[in-house]
Amino acid sequence: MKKLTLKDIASHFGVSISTVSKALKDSPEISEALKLKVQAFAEERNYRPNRIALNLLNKRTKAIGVIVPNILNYFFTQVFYGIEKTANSRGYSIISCISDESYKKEIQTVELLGSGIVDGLILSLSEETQAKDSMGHLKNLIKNRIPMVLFDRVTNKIDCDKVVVDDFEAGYKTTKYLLGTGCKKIAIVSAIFNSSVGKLRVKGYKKALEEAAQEFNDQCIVKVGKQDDLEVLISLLIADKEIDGIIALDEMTAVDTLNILKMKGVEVPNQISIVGFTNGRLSKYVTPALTMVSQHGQYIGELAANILIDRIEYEGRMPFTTKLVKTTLIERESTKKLKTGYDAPTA
Amino acid sequence: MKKLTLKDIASHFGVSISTVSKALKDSPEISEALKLKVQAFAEERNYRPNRIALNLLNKRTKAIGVIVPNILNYFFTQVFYGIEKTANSRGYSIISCISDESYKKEIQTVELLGSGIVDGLILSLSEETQAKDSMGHLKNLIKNRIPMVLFDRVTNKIDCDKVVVDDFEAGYKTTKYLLGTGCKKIAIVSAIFNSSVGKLRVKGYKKALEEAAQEFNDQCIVKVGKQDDLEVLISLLIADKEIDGIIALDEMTAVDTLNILKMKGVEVPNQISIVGFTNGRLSKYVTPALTMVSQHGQYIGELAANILIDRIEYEGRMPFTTKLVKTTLIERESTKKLKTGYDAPTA
DNA sequence: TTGAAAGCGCTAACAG
DNA sequence: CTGTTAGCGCTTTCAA
Repeated sequence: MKKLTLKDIASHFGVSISTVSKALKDSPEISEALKLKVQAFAEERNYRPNRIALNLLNKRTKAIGVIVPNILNYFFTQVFYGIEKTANSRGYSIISCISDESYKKEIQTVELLGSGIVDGLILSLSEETQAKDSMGHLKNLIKNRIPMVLFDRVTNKIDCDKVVVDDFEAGYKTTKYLLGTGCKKIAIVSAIFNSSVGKLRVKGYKKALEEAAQEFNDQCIVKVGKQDDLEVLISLLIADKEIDGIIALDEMTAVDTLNILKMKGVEVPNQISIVGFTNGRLSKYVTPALTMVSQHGQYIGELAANILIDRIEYEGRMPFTTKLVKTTLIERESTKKLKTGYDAPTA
Repeated sequence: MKKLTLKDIASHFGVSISTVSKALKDSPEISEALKLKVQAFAEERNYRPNRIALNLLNKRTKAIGVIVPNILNYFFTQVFYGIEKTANSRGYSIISCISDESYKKEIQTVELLGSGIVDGLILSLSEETQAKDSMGHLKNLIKNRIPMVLFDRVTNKIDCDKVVVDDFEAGYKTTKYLLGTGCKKIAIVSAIFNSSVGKLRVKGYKKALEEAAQEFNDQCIVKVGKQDDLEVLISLLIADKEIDGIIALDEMTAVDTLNILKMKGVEVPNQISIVGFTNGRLSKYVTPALTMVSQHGQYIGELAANILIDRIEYEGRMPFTTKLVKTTLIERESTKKLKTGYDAPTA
């Protein structure tokens, strides 16, 4: 039984296709008798209007495209979940693609989604795209008037709505917090040094040091490449016995760092404190449980989806907005207690 | 600048639509001069053929729909990743939906995806759907000849391709393994007792007990509902001092059980051993690291995608297959060493 | 109360 | 070499 069309139903009853269309819509133009027959038949044969045809007709698809660099990263999984949830509740479906942190794949994907199959697009730049800093593919999208929301990893080369984590403030706040617990020399371990996000956090860190009249030391920024052995890098880092605080810019790195320190007999948090970014599923369960910075991934997804759909549905030219989502520090056992005289971070 | 169509280009050059179409395809029918002009213009104005129109014309979308019950579950994230990867490499994009373990949402989603926007469908049943055991929505899909692959949580009410974990064997193997390490009384803690998957694992467990001439005891199957307090249930369970092995049917439950036991001063694995299902990101990092059953999520995703696309592209009626994917036991520190005389499980 | 025709954007067969 | 036509499945005037 091939997929049923209006044509099939029409010829089955010997009426015209527009009559069937109206009958199925319960139009008052059509006689009750015919309507009943047609509807019953459609029901029985499980007729569904072809959405592609409707999309072509209406010039909208009620779908939004989502491109994330890496779905195995829990932050992106959370954002994705948030997007799916709110899009769905507003009647939109999601076409999802993974750029795999690759510039080339991001371009392909953007081209694909830009060719009419979605009404709008939510994306976070791949690492490679940010490193290359070339945004031609997104410019094309803008040219073609396809609404777009950038989140987390954004660029100022593109003028569109954005939802970003306040990473500068997060870096600042986290550093101040560690200082407040008595840390004297704080290092950063980053596996995302190329991304806008990583850079902002380091900036915030520097500002906090400055305010504390501490000198910034380049040795304290550990850049972890894909090929690098974290253990070696950490060994090198803690050869400097003054290091007593580490900020890890993603959850995996935080957990790995913790384990390496434990293996080396370093006491956490007594000798070295650790704070990690992205409050995922791991950090709560390791021992000691890690103090983490939560970026509220699901909320970011919801926000991005709402902004996008608003823009899709409200044709008027509202100015582009950039929403700054504050992070929250979740204190657990990998950091010491705050000394008095420091303002606790607020949610 | 609105989205450019062939019509726009045609009227710009005062030629016909089909001429432009051919020119853009570099057809030998068209003069070099015109081709060059048209192509240059299209390039400059960033012309992209409307995919929706092509979809309507070709009656295929080169997209496949994926419905997972819960993307925050790492197993499904992995499967999803596998699907996306191989679909993409074969030129397909993914439309993804989350059923959120809800029967109603699953129906909606299936209806949506069944209305022509995808060439085929990959899905895993929601918990509620399995509990209700009503598959009308899938039957409709089959009626409409939409290719479908069911994975992990499947039903025998529907005749289609399937990819399932060999959960019976996994339950059997895991139980035998625990027995082999010297456990005498093994319990199961399940938060998925309604699902086909959970039931099969319990079946395998029973068979292993039988072979070891052990009596099955209903008290040893702990069913954890959404509202239940795991701590209470575990307390009740280990009130039976003979319990010395626990199989947890998902990763969260495994980790939680471990923590509860630790809190209660129970030594793992000396007093009680734990094996968990789904080798995700947590189990490796808790202390002691958990011995887990890996279901090879990414591989399952790849397999499902390949089967589906084969079926989409190869119209011939090949018989439906059910692929059984074996699990692998990953031994870590939450179980004791195997005694000799037991055949170690193989990958 | 029903039907014919146009059109969404595109391709392909067929004419000129 | 270029244009006309028909059609993918549907909705929506407008005409009968």
